[in-house]
Amino acid sequence: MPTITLPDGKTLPFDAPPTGLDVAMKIGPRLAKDALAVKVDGEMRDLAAVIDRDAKVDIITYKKRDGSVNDDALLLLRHSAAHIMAEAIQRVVPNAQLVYGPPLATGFYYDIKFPDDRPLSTTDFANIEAEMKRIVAEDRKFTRYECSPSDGLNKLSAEGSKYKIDNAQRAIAASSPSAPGPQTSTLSFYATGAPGQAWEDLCRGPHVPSTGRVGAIKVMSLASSFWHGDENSDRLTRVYGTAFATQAELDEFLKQKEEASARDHRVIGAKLRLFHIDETVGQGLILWTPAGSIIRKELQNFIGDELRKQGYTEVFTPHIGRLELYKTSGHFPYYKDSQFAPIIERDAIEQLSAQGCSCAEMFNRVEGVSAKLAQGINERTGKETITKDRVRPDSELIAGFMLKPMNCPHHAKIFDSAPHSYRDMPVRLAEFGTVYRWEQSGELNGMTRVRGFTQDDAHLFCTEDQIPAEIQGCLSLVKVIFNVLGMKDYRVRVGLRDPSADKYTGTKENWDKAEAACRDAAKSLGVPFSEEPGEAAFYGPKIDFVVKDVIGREWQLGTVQVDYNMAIRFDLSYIGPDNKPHRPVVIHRAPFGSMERFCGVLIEHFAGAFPTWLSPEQVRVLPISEKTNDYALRVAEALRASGVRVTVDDGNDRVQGKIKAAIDFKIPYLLIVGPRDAEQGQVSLRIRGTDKDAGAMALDGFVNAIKGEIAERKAELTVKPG
RNA sequence: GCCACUUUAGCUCAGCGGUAGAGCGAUGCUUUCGUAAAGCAUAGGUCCAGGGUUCAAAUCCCUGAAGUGGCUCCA
Repeated sequence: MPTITLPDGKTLPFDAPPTGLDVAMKIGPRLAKDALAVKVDGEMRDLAAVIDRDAKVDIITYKKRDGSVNDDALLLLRHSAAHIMAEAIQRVVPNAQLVYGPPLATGFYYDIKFPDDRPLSTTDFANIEAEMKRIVAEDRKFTRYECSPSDGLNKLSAEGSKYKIDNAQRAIAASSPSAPGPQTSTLSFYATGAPGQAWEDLCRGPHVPSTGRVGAIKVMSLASSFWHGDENSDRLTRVYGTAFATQAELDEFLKQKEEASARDHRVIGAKLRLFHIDETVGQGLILWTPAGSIIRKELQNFIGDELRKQGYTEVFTPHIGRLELYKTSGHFPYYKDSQFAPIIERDAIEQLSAQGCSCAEMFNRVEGVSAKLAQGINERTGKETITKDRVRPDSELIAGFMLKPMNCPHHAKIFDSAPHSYRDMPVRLAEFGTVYRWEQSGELNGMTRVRGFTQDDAHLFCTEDQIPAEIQGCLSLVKVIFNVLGMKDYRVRVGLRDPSADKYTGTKENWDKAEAACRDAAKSLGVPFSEEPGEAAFYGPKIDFVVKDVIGREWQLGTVQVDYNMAIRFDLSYIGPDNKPHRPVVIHRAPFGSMERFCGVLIEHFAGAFPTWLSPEQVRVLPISEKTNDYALRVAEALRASGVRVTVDDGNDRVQGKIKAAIDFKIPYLLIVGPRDAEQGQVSLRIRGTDKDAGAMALDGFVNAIKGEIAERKAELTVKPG
């Protein structure tokens, strides 16, 4: 008879195989009442499941002993909530077909195929929620029953449920003798109530004991999804919801969500007038307003200072380049879907249209690659990188330009414009280079996903021996930047080759060396990092910095990539000590990623309350009344003379009103000046984040203190009286 | 690109077939004030664009644009 071992090592003997509930009962009635499920040898099972062997058993309750919510229990509860929602939806829309409904960290969803003439709309939410409440109030038991694969499939076929049949077939295939993992010879269904009489769903489980255990449940939003994530497959409606054991937790979750959205860079950006996106200018194109431009310029100065320390040289290149350039680099036409359309010379278009050239033909002649170029590339790489139908005689090709999707081709040409000796390697070319990419319209998001953006880009042309040191240099730069800005919630991802794919260029030896260099460099950072095979660029391994924002989304910012391919494509060389030409290796790196995305993430990081050195308005002087306006202007003049960004609020509001306005604008320092201050040549200080007068200090003292804080780019507000 | 929703004053939003509204902001006047909103007044609108239904459309219908949440994508 089974012996049950509890987490504390205690054992319980049973005369007959017990259910999870029996085990809980034996420990105590209170636990039995709270129990939601059991973990049998680490595997989640229903509370009603029979344990027919010796096992380690852990009773799962909603709250752990320390009072915190058990994540396993929350997922379980949400999975059950998904069933409740699905039943409610099928009651509201009878012909809705269920597909797949898993729990998530923030809730759950159910993918559902609605009849074409009856899509779900947000106006249905109230009805669905009313149904869900009813199901919860009825406190019906989740009842599991199993049947053989053939019976199960017959049953699903009878119901005409195409998607569930697919799920069942996948479950059967996954448990076939040849498949890995535990074998199951049956299909399981869960009824909310008595099988055959109540609503039911094909489901592996487990579930909470009854619907009443799901205390608070809410339909959140609608989205579309594709069956199996394949965009050519059926289009489904994904209904999102969330659930908690209590209404109070749900309310707290909704409140947090609201607070996070108040921190959204689009909201703060509009309120503080940091940037503007104008429909007439175009989607995904950022207009930097004066205030936002100050932040960007300060960041650029900051990184510029660091680059000078590291021996970079700055370059400037134009926003477009000839198609020929991008055919050489390989950007065009292979990535044309993520680029703006080529800019064709007017003469060429007119000439072609006069000849009656069709659009298709025109595209062909724009995208084609000259026979000469194709031959050259094949010769060097030994690989066929250009398909035959692209290769056309020069006379048929149409010349044109393209908005640059990357800065590297221009930088390669700068490197190539002068001879290089091994003595002047590495050559480090840096540029705040603006690039343009055609992002799908549904992907655009404020400043974080745009169609035109400025990378803090640089390309390091180095010898192979120099790679490790150069990668180290890049990483220390990223680290300096993140430290100064106090960004601590980030992770490092080392993207390596997928060992089974052969899409990569370069030799195995070079890849091994480059990957080792990336790995060693990442180790030296002292930050947790993950190695992700298959995440490398096709030309080399990379190190990415992924920062988490307040809403929990992750953004890839900085990146360092090792590239063996570009020097070959552009036939770059330097003269080595042996007086022979050698191939340089190129390191691409952008520690901010893009100024747009970085500023967007920074706005959320600081919730608009920037450190003084970044604040568009660093100080505002608030005269108590008109009587001290003149003194206020003199104070501002003294600050301005020291390079401090300062304004005077000389309106006829009371000082309370002026303070309110300044706090809303998140200005670091407020100087309140009245007759008392004017007489003694002092200012009364109010510091952002504190809710009272910080006291008075001499004007000179304030000027010197804030000058120091700005020059050192301090993350905190450090100026105080005394 | 796909699905759902949204678009009304500078901002946040109400109005949902019958004369275009509020709060904040802006401007002006009064007040001359010591640490999170003084009082009064004034200005401000192609109700996203185009078409349709109707005696009458911000409101109902169609098409398009832009935004939001997801899906797919991101060299």
